[in-house]
Amino acid sequence: MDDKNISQAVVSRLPRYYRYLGDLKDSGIERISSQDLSKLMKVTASQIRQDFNNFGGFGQQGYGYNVEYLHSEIAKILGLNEIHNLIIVGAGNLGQALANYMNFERRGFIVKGIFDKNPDLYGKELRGIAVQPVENIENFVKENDIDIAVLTIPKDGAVKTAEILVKCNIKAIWNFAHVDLNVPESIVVENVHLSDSLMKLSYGIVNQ
Amino acid sequence: MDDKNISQAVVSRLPRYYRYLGDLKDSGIERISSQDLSKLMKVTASQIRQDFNNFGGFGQQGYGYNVEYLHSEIAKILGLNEIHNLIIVGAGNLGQALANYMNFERRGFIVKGIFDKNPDLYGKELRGIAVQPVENIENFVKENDIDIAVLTIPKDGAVKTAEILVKCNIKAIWNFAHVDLNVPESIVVENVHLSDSLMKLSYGIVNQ
DNA sequence: AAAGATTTGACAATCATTTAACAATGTTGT
DNA sequence: ACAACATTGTTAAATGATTGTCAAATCTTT
Repeated sequence: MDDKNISQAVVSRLPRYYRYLGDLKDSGIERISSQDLSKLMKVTASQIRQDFNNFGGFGQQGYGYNVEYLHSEIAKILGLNEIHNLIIVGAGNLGQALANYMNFERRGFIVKGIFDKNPDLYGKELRGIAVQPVENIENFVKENDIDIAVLTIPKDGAVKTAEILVKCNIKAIWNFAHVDLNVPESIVVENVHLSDSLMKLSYGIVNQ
Repeated sequence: MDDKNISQAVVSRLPRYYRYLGDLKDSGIERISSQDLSKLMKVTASQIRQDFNNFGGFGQQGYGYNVEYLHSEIAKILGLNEIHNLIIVGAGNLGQALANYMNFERRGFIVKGIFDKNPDLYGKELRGIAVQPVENIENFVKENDIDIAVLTIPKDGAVKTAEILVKCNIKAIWNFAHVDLNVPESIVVENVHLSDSLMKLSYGIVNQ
């Protein structure tokens, strides 16, 4: 894409803008100023304008931003206009929950394969997709144009699986294991450390 | 607790320190210097020392940090030495997955109740706990010393449930719904917006 | 068509976080 | 017990992020 050095702070805010703009669009609102959006989202208007300007000017002086246009531009920035094929590695509780988490497919994230090391699960169908042995991952990824691997397995397995995924040129890993994966920089890793999140919550309780 | 103005950036790093120190402890390592830890964790030694010093000095010049002591001190800071009772609101895929996510209980987060609005689920047991109607939440929270509510329901329900939880003086909400909850500042809210996380991943793919 | 109101984009100023540097302090080996 | 070494805690400098300000552009009203 176009951008040079967009900070992680800015990128982290984009999905939230996207969500609010989607809601505004759904309620039939055509335009919004940074000031009105700032009241709604409880951030400064300055930050909103600054953020959007990282990607070029989407607004118009005296008018504000066109909700639908801005929404679709952010979608493009986030790559939501493209289809991404993914596999889920780990058909346990969390893997199953994510497989059934339908919204992903509506947004272009297509579950193509599900893998587990437990033979009892082989053949079991989740959303019409049969669970396969983890040994199949390498070939499957190579042959099915898979961009993303979702890791919902314990940490030892996650580290080993990540090594295999690197070999088959996966583009990104969505990592739910409680471990930091050590992969080349060219591979995108997004961690969802649920226990870290719960600890932060706990910190908040203890420290008012 | 003791602290004045610990920044959110510092707090976010504590669980990761806790995880690494736990691993070191498990492998029988007694002491570690900020420099060695910095190599392991791929952050600067300076940041490590700075972070720990927010909570008082846990190290010793010429020696480094005692792994077990530091681990337990961070546990205290994070409130992991206390028991927290919680309820899960929403017994769908994600709620069930979290209920079965046993590690929480090992760390003092005890699932006391599970609620859903779907009558088909009433009485169904997850980890020995029967699903109850959401109408019971208010009384249950008041009578069972519940600190934390885990919201794994769609956004409309989450907003309404949050209002009820505020009324019964819940301390914290772990929010998995794709919506920002509007609650008094005194209530801790930790959001896990999975779709936001996936969008960030998508951004990473598209923008190398 | 002109005047006044609105609102962006850009830049400057402020605030926060991270990194570097080093004196002070304790450790280790002899 | 001493000297050489290691490593923290702390302060200062550098970097990064957020907020405030205002000229320029556009819209809206009369």
